[in-house]
Amino acid sequence: MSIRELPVINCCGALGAPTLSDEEAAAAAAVFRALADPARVRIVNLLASSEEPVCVCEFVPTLGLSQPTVSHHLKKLTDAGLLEREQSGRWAYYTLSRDALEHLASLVEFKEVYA
Amino acid sequence: MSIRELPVINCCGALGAPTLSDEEAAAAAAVFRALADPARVRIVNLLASSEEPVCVCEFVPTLGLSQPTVSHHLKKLTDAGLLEREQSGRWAYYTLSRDALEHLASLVEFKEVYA
DNA sequence: CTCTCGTATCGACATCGGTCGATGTATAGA
DNA sequence: TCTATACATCGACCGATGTCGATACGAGAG
Repeated sequence: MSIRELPVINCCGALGAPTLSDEEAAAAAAVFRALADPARVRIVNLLASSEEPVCVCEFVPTLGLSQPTVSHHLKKLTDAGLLEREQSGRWAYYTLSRDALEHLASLVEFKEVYA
Repeated sequence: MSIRELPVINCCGALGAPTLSDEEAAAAAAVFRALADPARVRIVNLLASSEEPVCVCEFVPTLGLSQPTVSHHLKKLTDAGLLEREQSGRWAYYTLSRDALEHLASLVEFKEVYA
């Protein structure tokens, strides 16, 4: 199950949040796991701060990690559906997946109903 | 740094999101890591679905995990500041930390500014 | 006080995950 | 075609983590 298939819970007061199935819980955990590393949080933050796609060669010096390690993190985020990859010549550019982020926000937001 | 100390980014259009410091990125990653397991996602979901504190003895059969494993997950969530523990006699009850969840939601929501 | 019950902690095990150097791959340029 | 460059993948190392059985702890009951 991809992050985009996770149910958006439109909270309706009395109805409340239905109990997540095992699959839904696993899918949600996978998304959180993708963000469970400081380097990946910084990557997402950098992409959110940039209007344009960001090159891998820009992440390497900024994050202070080796190029293979940066590729590793970018792959994790991409596999989780949070990033999109675009190749241009010798360079690879990454952007945030708007859909995935909106879904993530809606996932967390449902808990607010009980606030 | 605790989740409650993470900056809430009130998005102001042109200002945009400032780049997170290393500490802030690590703190955010710690929160996501706490939710990076299906069992813990289910715990949070069950607590969100319950109006009242939930006993450990109720999680054990529901999650289908051993009692030590359930305690382990509850401790992770509590250490991350997402849960609050309350002892009543021989039983331990857990509730969601409203503050932590609101902060988590605001953390994720800031990315929406660029939507 | 003793015994029982609910939880937390401990110890051990297997697996996962971050990291880097080395290597593979593909593209651009000469 | 040959070389250089940008990136991905591989292999290895090691610390972190999920899991459970055994055990320790603490509170209530008798």
